Amino acid sequence: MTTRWLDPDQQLAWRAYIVGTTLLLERLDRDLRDNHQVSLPEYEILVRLSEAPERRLRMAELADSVKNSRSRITHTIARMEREGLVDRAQCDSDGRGVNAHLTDAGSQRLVAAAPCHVESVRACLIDLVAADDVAAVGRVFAAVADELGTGDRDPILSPASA
Amino acid sequence: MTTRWLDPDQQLAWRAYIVGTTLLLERLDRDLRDNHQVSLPEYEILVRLSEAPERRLRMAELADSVKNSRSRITHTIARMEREGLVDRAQCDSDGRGVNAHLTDAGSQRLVAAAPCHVESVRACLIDLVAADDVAAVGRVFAAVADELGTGDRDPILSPASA
DNA sequence: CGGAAATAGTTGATGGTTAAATCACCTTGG
DNA sequence: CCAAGGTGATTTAACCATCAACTATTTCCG
Repeated sequence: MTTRWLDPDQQLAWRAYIVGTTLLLERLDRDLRDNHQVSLPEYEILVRLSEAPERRLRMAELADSVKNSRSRITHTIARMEREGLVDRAQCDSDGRGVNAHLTDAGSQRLVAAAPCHVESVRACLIDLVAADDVAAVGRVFAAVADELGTGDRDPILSPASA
Repeated sequence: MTTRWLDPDQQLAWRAYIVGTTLLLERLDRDLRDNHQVSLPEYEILVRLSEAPERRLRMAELADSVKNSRSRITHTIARMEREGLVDRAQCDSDGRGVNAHLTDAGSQRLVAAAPCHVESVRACLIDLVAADDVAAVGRVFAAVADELGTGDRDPILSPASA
C-alpha cells in the first residue's frame, strides 16, 4: 500500500495548524498565569464547574468534559483544592464517587480572569480572521472531536483507503 | 471597558477547537509512541532535521522552527542522542554554537514512522472534512502564527477595541 | 587591546503528567 | 448472603517540561 502523502496545500495547512496551536495555547496559558494565577487547564475546569448545576461535578464527568485523564484531574483538583478554588465531597448516591465543587474563591478567580482570557482569545484568534473561517475551524474540530471523542480507537490505524 | 464576550457561534467554535485539538494531538502522539517509539515533538524535530541542508541545524534554529524553548530542545535532543537518533557537534563558525545532526538511525526511524503518521493525520483530520475547510484552518493558524510568532508580546493585553 | 554586554547553549531544581498498581465501593450471579 | 468482578478515584514512581542560574564565546565600543 503506497502512502497517500499530503499535497502541498494540505501540508502547509497542517504545519500552520501545529505551529499556530503551539504558540496560541502557550500564549493563553501565560496570560492566565501571569495575570490571574491559573493555568489554562485549570481555567477550563473552573468554567465547567461554574456551568454545572450546583457548581459541582463528579471527577469522571469533569475528566470527560475537558478530555483529560482521570489521574490528571485528580492531581489538578488536588492542587486547586490546596489553593482553595475547589473543594471535594463524597457523593451521596455512590460511595466511591467524589464531587468537585467550585468555592466562592474559585468563582471569584474565574470572574476576574474571564474578561482577560476572552480578550486574549479575540486578539490572538477570533478578531484576526474572517468570521467564516472561524466557523470553518469550528466545523473541522467538531468533526475531529466527534471522530476521536468516543474512545473507540482502532488497534493500529485505519488505512481508510479512499 | 465592558468585555466583548464571544457570541454563541464563536463560543462553540472555540470550544470545539480546544477539545478537538486536545484529542487530536494526544492521538497522534499515542500512535507515534506505540508504533514507532517517538513522541510527536520528537517526530517534528526529525522532520525539520531531515529537511535541513546537510541534515543539521543549530540548536536555536531548531528551537525556533518548532516553537520550543531552548532549554526544552537541549533536553529533548539529549534524550534523542542517547537513543542514537541524532548527534551533536561544535559549530565551526561560532564556538558557542552546536549543530544537531540527524543520524542514519534517526533518518530510518523517520522513514518508518512517516507513512503511519500521515495516515493518522488524514484519518483524524484531513479526510474528515471538506478541502475548503482544511484550507480555512491553514489560513487561520497562519494568521495566528504570524501574530504570535515574532516574540513582540504586549505587556498585558491588547484590548484591540474594534 | 580590554572590559561590558549580548548570545548560544547547558544544567539542576522544581513541579506537572503519565502509566500501572492499589483501594474502596458497588453489582451481579449463585 | 457472599464471593467475583467491575467501576470510581487515588497513589506511586518514572518521565518530561519549565524556570532561573550558569558557562563559554562573541561582539561592541571606547
